[in-house]
Amino acid sequence: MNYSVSEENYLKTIFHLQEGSDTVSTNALAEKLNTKAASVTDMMKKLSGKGLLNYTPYYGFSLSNEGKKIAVSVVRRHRLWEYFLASRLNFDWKEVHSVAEELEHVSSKKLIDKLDEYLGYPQTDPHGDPIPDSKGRVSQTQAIRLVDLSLHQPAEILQVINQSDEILEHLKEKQLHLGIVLEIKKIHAFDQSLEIKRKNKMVTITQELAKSLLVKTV
Amino acid sequence: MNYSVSEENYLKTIFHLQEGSDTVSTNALAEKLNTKAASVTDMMKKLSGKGLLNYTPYYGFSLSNEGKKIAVSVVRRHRLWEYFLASRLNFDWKEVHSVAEELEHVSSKKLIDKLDEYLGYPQTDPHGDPIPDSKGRVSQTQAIRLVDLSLHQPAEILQVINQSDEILEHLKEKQLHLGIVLEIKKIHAFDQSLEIKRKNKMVTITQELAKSLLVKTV
DNA sequence: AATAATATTTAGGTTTGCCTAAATATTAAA
DNA sequence: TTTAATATTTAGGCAAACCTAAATATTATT
Repeated sequence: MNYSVSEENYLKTIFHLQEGSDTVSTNALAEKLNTKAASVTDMMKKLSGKGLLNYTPYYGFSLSNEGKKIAVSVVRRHRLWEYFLASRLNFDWKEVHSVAEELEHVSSKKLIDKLDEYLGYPQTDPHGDPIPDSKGRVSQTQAIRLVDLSLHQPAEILQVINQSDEILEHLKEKQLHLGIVLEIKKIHAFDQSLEIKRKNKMVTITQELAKSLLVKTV
Repeated sequence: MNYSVSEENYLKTIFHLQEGSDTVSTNALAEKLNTKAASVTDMMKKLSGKGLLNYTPYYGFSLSNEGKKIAVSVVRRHRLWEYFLASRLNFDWKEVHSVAEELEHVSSKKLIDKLDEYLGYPQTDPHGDPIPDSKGRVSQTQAIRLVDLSLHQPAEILQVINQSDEILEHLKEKQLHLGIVLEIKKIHAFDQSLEIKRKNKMVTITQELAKSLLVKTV
């Protein structure tokens, strides 16, 4: 019923890697967790022994229903703490993640549910990622990638994916935060970079960045 | 610069046991930590190797200055989280401790200082224990034990020592919480039990309980 | 002061989670 | 399809933090 910090981190990471690509490879997981492939294999045996994983040697793995439940609860804790840090303690966008990485392993369910209530049941964390509710339900955003947005269609930034310190710093510099409304004015044929208009100011962003921003038309 | 959960718990517990009795014994520590004497010896070697303890085999140990600094910072985190849980999340008196035991090991200094600010720099936790400030200074209460209070002298409950689920539950039943003003009306010669008046209601408490309550005359 | 009782430490073992190096599977290239 | 490259697993070890049982110190008792 209670899992170690390591186990929780493995489950959470598999959960994130699983989105899209259905099955997760040993090396991909090792890289995300800053560990070695052999260590991953060890843990995979342990977790599948506990029934948290579907695992066949040499063919990636995926979470079982039980495993997914645990992963979602870790994600819930992480995002609620991020929300708390940003909204109550005035933490900067890019600082919340690392502190929440620690807080997420405090396992009291009561703590998290009361925190949720205290915060007013927020829907998304400071990066726009949805916060699972206490039953483990995750609301799916109907957002599209900025790169897929039509020309001249105004849209609001909802979420940042592939978050890293670098991308968050970059967005801060370009003054692109959640809630900002923008539209694509031009896509340069040469390198696919995009000319974006926001509040009558033009900004240029790379194709890569446009793939990491999720927007909703307004 | 960074210490494990175990190390922090050892340092914190030595700090608590040290108050009063200057030096701490292996067995006393083992009992408090729910572990075995041999495990304590192992850890003592490790901590004194790191310069956090004064330790001579077979003669107890005490914290070095550096060790005390770490212990105090753990105590600070613990009590701030307790305050947060009680004041913001409406946790019950006796529930805060165990959750704070986990939260106290989240090590970000920035987190704790911002939490302190957010809470308005509280002076004491929900049990009346003083919260060390960010420089590690601990304000000493000028409280006395209820058992040492003079007859008919009104006093306010400031602090509960030797906290345990049992004592907190007991206090709740007797409706004795922090801030309550009371006075001793009689001490029974037979068993030293005390007749206490609070808000014109009489309560009987044992000598033992009266040793665990700190009060300040009003 | 000698012996018994108690406290502490040492010796040797376990589990968790990690590692490197070697072996084996799978996939890609010639 | 045979070989080369890559991915994964196995084997054997290590450190942290715990354990039991045995050895050694200290303290208390007669």
